[in-house]
Amino acid sequence: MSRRCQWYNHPLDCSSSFATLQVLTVSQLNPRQQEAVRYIEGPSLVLAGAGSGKTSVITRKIAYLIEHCGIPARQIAAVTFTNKASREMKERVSKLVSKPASRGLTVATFHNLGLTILKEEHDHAGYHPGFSIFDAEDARALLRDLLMQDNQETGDEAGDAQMKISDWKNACLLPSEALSRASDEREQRLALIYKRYGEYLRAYNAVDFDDLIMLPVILFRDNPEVLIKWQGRIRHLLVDEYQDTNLSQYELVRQLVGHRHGLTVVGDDDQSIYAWRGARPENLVQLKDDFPSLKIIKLEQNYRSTRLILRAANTLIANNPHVFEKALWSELGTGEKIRVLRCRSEDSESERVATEILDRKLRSGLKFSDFAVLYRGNHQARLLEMKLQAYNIPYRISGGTSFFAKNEIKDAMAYLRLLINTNDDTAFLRIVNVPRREIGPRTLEQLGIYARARGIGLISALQAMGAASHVSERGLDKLRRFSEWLERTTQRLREEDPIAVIKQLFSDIEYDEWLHQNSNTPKQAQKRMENVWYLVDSLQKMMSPDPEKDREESTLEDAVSRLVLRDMLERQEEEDDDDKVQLLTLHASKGLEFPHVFILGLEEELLPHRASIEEQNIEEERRLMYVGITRARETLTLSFAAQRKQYGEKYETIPSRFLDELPEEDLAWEGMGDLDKEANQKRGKATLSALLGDLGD
DNA sequence: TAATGTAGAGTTTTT
DNA sequence: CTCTACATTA
Repeated sequence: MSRRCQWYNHPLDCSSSFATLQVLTVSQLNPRQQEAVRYIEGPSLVLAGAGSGKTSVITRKIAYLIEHCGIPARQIAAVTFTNKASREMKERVSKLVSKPASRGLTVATFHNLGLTILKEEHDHAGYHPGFSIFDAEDARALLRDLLMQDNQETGDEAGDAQMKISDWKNACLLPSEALSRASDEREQRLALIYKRYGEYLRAYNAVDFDDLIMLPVILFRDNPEVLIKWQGRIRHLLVDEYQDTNLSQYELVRQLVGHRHGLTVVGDDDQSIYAWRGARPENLVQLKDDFPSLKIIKLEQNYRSTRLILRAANTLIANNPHVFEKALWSELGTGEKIRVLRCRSEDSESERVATEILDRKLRSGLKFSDFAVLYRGNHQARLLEMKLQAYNIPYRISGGTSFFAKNEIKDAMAYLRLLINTNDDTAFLRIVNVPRREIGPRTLEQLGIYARARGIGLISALQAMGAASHVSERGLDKLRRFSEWLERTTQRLREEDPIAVIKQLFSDIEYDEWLHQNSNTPKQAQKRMENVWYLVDSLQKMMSPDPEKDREESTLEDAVSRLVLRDMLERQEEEDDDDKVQLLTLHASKGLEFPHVFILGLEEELLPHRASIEEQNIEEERRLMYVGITRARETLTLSFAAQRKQYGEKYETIPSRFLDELPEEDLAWEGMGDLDKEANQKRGKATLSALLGDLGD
């Protein structure tokens, strides 16, 4: 077994070696890591550079707490941001700690933890059991309706409103507080929308994603005795990727920890690339003030990359201001120089990368899956895709339309939500006419007016509505029929096997036929129906107990809400080890590693991106570049195009300033030799004129 | 209801 | 340029 193996993130590389390590939990770590694992006297912050084994520290600390400190697993909670990270963590813990000993351990995402709290304490928050969770699209649809209601104009602002409301919720501001802090007329208007949005959600017995964090925080604030109960339940809290927490998440952490010491957070300020969606890397610094006894431990030994790659990363990131100084070092070899490919056009850039991958694979006996191509924006993948296809190179693109974005899945989920929560009007509106029930917009409009006047849900409204209303006889009849069928199905759900009832539901509505009518090809229709059955299968799996995976029996309610949070158990993991070149955005690459990495488009306005230059937010772009560089284990290749087509027109580009920030002696430039100086001059001029422009204005 | 036309935009993404 | 969303038309 190679010594390096244990640090690799890929469970595939090392799964077999873990089983025997139980007793060795701490001893195989380096001194810094050991210190991080063993320190339990107070709150600690582990500043873990890229590739320094941070997941190992968390998982081994969990094992240490359980086996060495005798803390029951049920009193330990580890929190991550993504389901993927939490799945991986669970897997790795299970290899360190025996099943009975790890029983009751909580490893969850922030949102899942919030959901657990909210489910148990729903009455303190004014919610009923079985509440729905609105995803971003549901929330936007509701906001669009609200905006159109009083504005009688378009709901164009829905996206803006959603972002603003999300900001407010992330800061734990209630509508009234948002209103009193509103600085201009527009914010006031949005704050009023926020208020009504909240009222509607409550009427629907629904929460949105942000509520899953904010509502527990408010609930704990208002009910100290409930907080004490949860503090008693979680005695040690571990937080992964701490630099990605937003204000409300930090608040939740602070509440749960209270005045006690059981807190371990792991993070890297240099890998904070999500500030644009509310993450506050300042939370790392704040921690020192909030917990004066905070112990700070730095992990600087990198087990992933060659020295030259790390030197490039360190040199680049040194251009950012730092509160915590940190320099990665490595015992792995020096490695090859970092190559910089100068290309004539974006077309030749893709061409070059494709041929290069093919050439290197054949020459060095590598696999396609040893290569990854990273870029700033998704559109950059398109050209590359064509080239890869032309050379018959298999590839995998991250971030295609997700399973849950598919229409058939949204429909199916809406049916499920409606079964659990009749007040979920958004779900009702989505499927009331899917498949066709000849219930038109006019009928629904009238029903909506009736319901709104009385402040009740649409289904309640239609049950209460008499013939005297403005709804046509015909429309009312159709609606009634639908609601009665729904009522019957809900009833049966309580008496029979839920999965059987759900299967029956889809055959009742003849969903298969509907899909065939509304798909382009029979093949596609079949595929879509299979997706629905896959969903039902997942539900079934999630509901049935599995002692292997420490999973207890759960209700349909529970399973559906976890599904909305995309917390599907195992999904398409087998496909991952296919031998394919990986194409991903720099953002999506965080947390991953590859032997050979290409980063495309090192040009001003692209990387750093134009919007970031305008907002003067170069530092986050630099961190993005840093994340990209530190993904590489053995070789790193950067490229840029001298000319790029943008919106149909050709533009001369300027090489990225980040190229200047790398150690010159470690770079090997290739291609278009004489354009070298020209490009540099161009960049010099541009920077100069930008400077002059600033002064001039 | 489906099909065609046209205006407008055009980072990063998870839950 | 290319894709999306919405509106107008048959």
